Amino acid sequence: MRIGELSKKTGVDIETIRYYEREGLLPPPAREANGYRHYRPLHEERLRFIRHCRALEMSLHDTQTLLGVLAEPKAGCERVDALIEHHLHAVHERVEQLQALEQQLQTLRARCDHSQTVAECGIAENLQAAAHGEPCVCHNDLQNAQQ
Amino acid sequence: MRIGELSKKTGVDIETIRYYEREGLLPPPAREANGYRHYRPLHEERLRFIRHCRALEMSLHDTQTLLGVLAEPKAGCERVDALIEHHLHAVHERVEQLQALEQQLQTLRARCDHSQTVAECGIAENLQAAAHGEPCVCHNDLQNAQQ
DNA sequence: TAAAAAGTCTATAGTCACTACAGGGTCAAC
DNA sequence: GTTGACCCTGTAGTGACTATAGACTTTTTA
Repeated sequence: MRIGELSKKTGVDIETIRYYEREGLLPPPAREANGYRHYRPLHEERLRFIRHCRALEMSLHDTQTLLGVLAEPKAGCERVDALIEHHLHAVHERVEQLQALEQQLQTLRARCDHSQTVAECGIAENLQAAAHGEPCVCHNDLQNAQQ
Repeated sequence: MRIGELSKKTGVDIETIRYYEREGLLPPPAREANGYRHYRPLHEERLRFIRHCRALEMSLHDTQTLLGVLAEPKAGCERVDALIEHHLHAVHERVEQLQALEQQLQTLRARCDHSQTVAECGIAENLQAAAHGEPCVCHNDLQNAQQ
């Protein structure tokens, strides 16, 4: 299987496949006489594994760690658990952070009644007030934390 | 005010302040005879504005757009509204995406009962099954979309 | 007064996970 | 023999910083 076929089969861009090889996530495949990469089913499986981890938004570093742990089936699975747990925790925190941000932006948006100049716009007013260190509707404590 | 003082006052790293100048977000300040940057209150205000936008997770590009629009107080505020609206929409979509991901990771995590080897671990099993194109507890349709 | 420490300067490279070239070689079909 | 599809390496770009290296200036301390 050449790189183009692997790319089509898995939906992974050719450049990305070569990138994973450079980064040490995909083992270097054998080469044909002309220098073309020759992939085996093992490579396809490994590539799918990587993409599955990426779909779960794990980093390539974590993905490589997982690949290393899974290569030792007799070892305990604490590291796998810990990695997933840690990732889940990070995702959860990010969700909460973004929900708060969404709330802030909704509050800010509500300040404009859509028939105004910039000078009268409640959004613009709030953003500029924040720059002066005054309280704003979105977050009145962040900007003055150091003062 | 020198760069160190501005940095302390605003809590923005010195390197970041210089970076904003290079990127055209902060106007180049005057220089002292020795070449040191000399900042005025205008710079501080502008820097706080930038950081406020960043705290709302706007891009520097959007921030610069906002700075440009706010510099014309007589113009209509449609562009301000549209920018905030667009950003809010993106944040909302990302929240939904991450919530789905959190659910998937929780399902995956539940597969391991914490007293096993890697070979017996439900998490490892699922990740490897996904690499084989088999259904997994987290997302059974993503990996085979191209097949 | 000298030396040490703290501050500032420019320029460059690193981060992450790709993505996009440039400039070349290879191969099959027409 | 030439077109077009495929492949190769190497390098540079993305965003928003962050972290050096190496040099200069200012301030503090002995």
